[in-house]
Amino acid sequence: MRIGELSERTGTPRRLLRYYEEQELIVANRCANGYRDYDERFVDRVMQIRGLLDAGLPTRIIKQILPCLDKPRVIYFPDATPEMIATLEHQRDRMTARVECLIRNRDAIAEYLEVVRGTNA
DNA sequence: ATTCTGACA
DNA sequence: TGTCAGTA
Repeated sequence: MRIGELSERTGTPRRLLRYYEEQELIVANRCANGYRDYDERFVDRVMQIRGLLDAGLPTRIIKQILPCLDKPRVIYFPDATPEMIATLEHQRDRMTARVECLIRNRDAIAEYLEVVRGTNA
């Protein structure tokens, strides 16, 4: 499929799909006319990337850990270098902090909603 | 019609 | 990330 279809199926702007490729998060094949050609596997691939990006991970980190998160992940882990372990631990902690921040804000909003409801209803 | 690369009031 | 340009 070409970039337009992948864009629709992943809800990702064409501009970003090209950007991800520029950051080496994905590598597309090229047709004779120069158009990018993606196979079915890229749909999940892009969703995976978006999820990580949404979790707050920078593209350069995703580039490193994406291969670790592939299918037969738990079985082989050849690139489990100490540096990789360290970055993963760092990212895990950042995510934890982010989750806590989200929880605090969610609760703050929920509380506000309680008050508003009580004021009107 | 669709995609490509490069660039930025 | 959006968007405009000039192509193929």
